[in-house]
Amino acid sequence: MIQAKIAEILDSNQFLQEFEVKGWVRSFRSNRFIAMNDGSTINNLQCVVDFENFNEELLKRVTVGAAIRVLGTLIESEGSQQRVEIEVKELEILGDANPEDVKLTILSPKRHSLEKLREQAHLRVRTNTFGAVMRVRSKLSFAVHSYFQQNNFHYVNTPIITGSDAEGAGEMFKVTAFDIENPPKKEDGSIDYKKDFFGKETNLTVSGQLEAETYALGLGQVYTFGPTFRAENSNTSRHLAEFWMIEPEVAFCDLDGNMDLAEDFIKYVLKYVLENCKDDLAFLEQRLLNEDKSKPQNERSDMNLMEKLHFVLDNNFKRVSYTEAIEILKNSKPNKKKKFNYVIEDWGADLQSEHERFLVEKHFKCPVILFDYPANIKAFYMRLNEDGKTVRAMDILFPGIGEIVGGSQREERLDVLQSKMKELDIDEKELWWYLETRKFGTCVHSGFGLGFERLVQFVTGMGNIRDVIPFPRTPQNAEF
RNA sequence: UCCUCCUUAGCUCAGUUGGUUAGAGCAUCUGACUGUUAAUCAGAGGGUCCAAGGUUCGAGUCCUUGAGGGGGAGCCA
Repeated sequence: MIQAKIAEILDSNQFLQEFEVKGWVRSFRSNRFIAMNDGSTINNLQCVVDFENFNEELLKRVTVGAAIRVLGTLIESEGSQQRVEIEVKELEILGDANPEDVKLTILSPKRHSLEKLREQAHLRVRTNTFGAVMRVRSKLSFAVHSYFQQNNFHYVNTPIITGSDAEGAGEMFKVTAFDIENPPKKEDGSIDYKKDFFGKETNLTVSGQLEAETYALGLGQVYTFGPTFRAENSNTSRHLAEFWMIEPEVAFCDLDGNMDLAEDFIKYVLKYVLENCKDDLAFLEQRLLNEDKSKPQNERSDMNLMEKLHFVLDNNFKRVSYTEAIEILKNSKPNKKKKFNYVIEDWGADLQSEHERFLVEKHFKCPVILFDYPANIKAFYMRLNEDGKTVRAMDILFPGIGEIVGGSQREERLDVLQSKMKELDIDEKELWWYLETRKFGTCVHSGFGLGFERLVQFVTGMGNIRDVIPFPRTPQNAEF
């Protein structure tokens, strides 16, 4: 007898071998065929029960959602939809699932909307769609580590609780050990953070970048891959309050090297999942095709999921400077016909997502890297170009999900950095440690942040970011 | 936070100009059948029409407010 996962059994040629499998019932047809899934693969194992030889009361408990143990022999299947099946000798109910209760949940065997599945996030992983998405997510995350480890990057865990609030990447969640009903006050009535746990104001991290930079200037090449928190009240299909971000940081690397790295990295992980998640991706592709069928012709996608992934893999990302992009947009049809909500008139305008979408989906029809943005619309740490008005920033824009990467070459010149901080009223005392890296052996260095969930969205074709993370955290929602 | 759409059975949805007892498919239960693939056939049960207030002889339907959700925008990854 071999204890095995369904993924192994479905690939096995050990006919007449006895296997023991544990999993959950997906369906029980004709009082004879149990479709069992154990999460190891999207495919179910067909377990054939000769019902005359089993207790009727036992078979009645083989209901959708129940956990069971099966022991039987591997045989070739007579049915056309599976190569092999298990002829059941022993059947044990490990955990019942009452049908009357199951019908109130998304386990009931029928099509459910993604919104309904979201309301039952603790059960949705038992569906084909979420099983597939979460297996792909797992493989993608392994591929992230694999790429960096193979390329001599060191994995750094930057702090989740941070004392600096100068990163400027959005609203932050406060961290405190105070009784928030009654915090200690100073004489002037303001809250006395000196008495708090850390002796200062602290927040959940919005980016590990500044800390990662210090490590890059020692370990050479580093990356972070961890949770990130933004208290923005953004309610969209591509924002989460808690998400996972990948942030490589490389010493002696300029913006061109940074763009090369980002493109190479993305292509590597895409290639990895294409090779290692074939069944799940095939299912997700089919899912999208079915979804498309119910859409009007003009909203259907012109490429299926695999084609989309291969397209990104096989083509160079289009690298376009901000200045060139503005020219393209100024001369574009929607701009001239004032179809954009924000018409582009002058250099210096911040690009809205309608513009980004035009560049990616209409004009270039491929992933686009925009670089050399106006200094005044970007963060303080980005390196100033010789023209004095642009910085070495780059954003990678993907069809459907917009900005997937935001990065830059960092300002390594102490004096330039200091004057920029003064200009933006950022307290040098808060970031004394960051500035010291520019005093001791400073060097050209670059890095970027990649939103992991947006990557998973792109790979799986899921339209809503809440459906690519197990338990999404969004405004007004921290259930589970 | 803003704009917009939605909320009717467990799920997906229909419900006419405001008019008797609010319907369908699937799911569930009961029975039949049994090499099925969303099995099939017959029958049964299942409703706070999102909430509160209003207009009206009469509201699922019209009006006001609120809640929750979707899509879009802003912010960003």
